[in-house]
Amino acid sequence: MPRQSTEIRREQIAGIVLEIITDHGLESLSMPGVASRLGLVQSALYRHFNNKEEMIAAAMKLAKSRMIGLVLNAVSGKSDAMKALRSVLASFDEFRKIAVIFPRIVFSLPDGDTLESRRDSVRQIVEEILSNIENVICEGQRIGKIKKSLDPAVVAIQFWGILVTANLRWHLTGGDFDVESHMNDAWKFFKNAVAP
Amino acid sequence: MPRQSTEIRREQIAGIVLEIITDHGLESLSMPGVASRLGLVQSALYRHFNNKEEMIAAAMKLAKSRMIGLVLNAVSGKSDAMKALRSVLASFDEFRKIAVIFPRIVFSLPDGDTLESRRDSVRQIVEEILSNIENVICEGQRIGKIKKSLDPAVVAIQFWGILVTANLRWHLTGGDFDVESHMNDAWKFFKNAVAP
DNA sequence: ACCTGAACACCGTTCAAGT
DNA sequence: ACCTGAACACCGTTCAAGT
Repeated sequence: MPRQSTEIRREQIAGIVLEIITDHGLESLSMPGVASRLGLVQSALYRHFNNKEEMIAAAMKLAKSRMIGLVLNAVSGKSDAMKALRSVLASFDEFRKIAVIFPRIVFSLPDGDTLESRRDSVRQIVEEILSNIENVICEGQRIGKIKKSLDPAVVAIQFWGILVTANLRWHLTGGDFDVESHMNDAWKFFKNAVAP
Repeated sequence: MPRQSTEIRREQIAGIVLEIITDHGLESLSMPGVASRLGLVQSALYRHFNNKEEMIAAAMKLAKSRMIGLVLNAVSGKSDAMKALRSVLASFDEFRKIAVIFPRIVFSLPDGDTLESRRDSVRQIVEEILSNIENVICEGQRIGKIKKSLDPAVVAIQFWGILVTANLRWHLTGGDFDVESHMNDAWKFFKNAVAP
C-alpha cells in the first residue's frame, strides 16, 4: 500500500472504524486491526489521529451524516405528515444498520471526559432526529391529522420509542424477530393515540 | 484477606463485578481490579471462575433476580391494573440503576458464542418482565380499564418503550433530564391510547 | 483447597529512526 | 510528510509452586 496524504488516510480510517464498530462492536476495534486493513503498522495511525478516541469520533461524525440523511430522505417528498412518519418506520432496516453504533457508544462507558464527549455526540444526533420528527408532527397537526392538544415533542419521543424498541428487540433476538409486525402493531397503536 | 471457600468467593466476585459494570461499565472491568478489591492476586480468580465471561454471567444472574424483584414489588398489592402500571413507571429510578447493565451487555459485542450467550441472558430477563406487564394488562382489560380489542403483548411493548426511552434519555444526558415530566407525558399518552 | 508469582500473547501509545 | 520498529505499561489466561 503506497503512502497517502493525511486527508485521505483520515477518511479511510473513519470508514474502517465505523465498519468495525457496526459489524463487530467496539471491543473488536483495535489499532493493529485498523492498521492492517490499510496495509500499515499500528503506530502509523498516530500520524493521522492523536489516539483511538479521535478515530472513534471521526467514525461517529460519518455515522451522523448518514443517519440524518436517512431520516430526511424518508420524510421528504411524502404527500402528508402521517405518510412521512410511516415511511420512517418502513426504513427501519437501514436505520438499524446505522444506529447500532449509538447504543454501543453510549453504553460503553470508559471513564470521565471520554465518556462525556462520546455521549454528547450521540445526544446531538438524537436531538437532531427528534427535531426533524417534531417538524413532521407539527405539519401533521396543521393539516388536522394529529390531535392539536398534544405536545409535538412528546409525540416525537413516543414515535422514537417505536424505533428504539424495535432496535432493542432486533439486537436481543439477533435479528430473529418480525420487524414488519412490530411496525404494524406499533404504528396502529400510535395512530390511534394521536388521532384527533 | 483470609482464605475463603469457593462458594463465598463466587458471591463476592459476582457482587463486585455487577457493581463495577453498573458504576463504571464493562470496559473498566479488569481481573486485577476485581482481585484487588478482594485483596487477592488476579490469577486467584481462576480458582472460582473459569474466565472473565463466567464472572460476567454470574453478575447478570444477580441483576436478573433484582430486576424481577423490582417489577413484582412495584405491581404487587396495587388496587387496580392501571395503578400497578403507573407504579412501575414511578420506580424508574431504581429500575434504571439495575437496568444499565443490560444495554451494556447487549451492545458490547464480543465475538461469536460469547455474544450469543450474553444476549440470551438479557433476552430472557426482558421476556420475563414483558410477560409480567402483559399479565397486568390482561387484568386491566378484564376490569374494563384497557380497550379489549388491543393485543396485550403489543400494549406491553409500548409500555416497555416508556421505560426504554426514559433510560436512553437518562444516559444521553448523563442523568440531567426531567424524569418526572417524561413519565407524566408518556403516561398520559399511553393512557389515552389504551382507554376503552 | 485456596492462593502466589512468573510467564505468555495481546493491546494502546510513544519515540527515535528511516525514506 | 508519511511510515517502520522497538519499547513501555497494561490486560486476560495458564501453570508450576507454595501453604
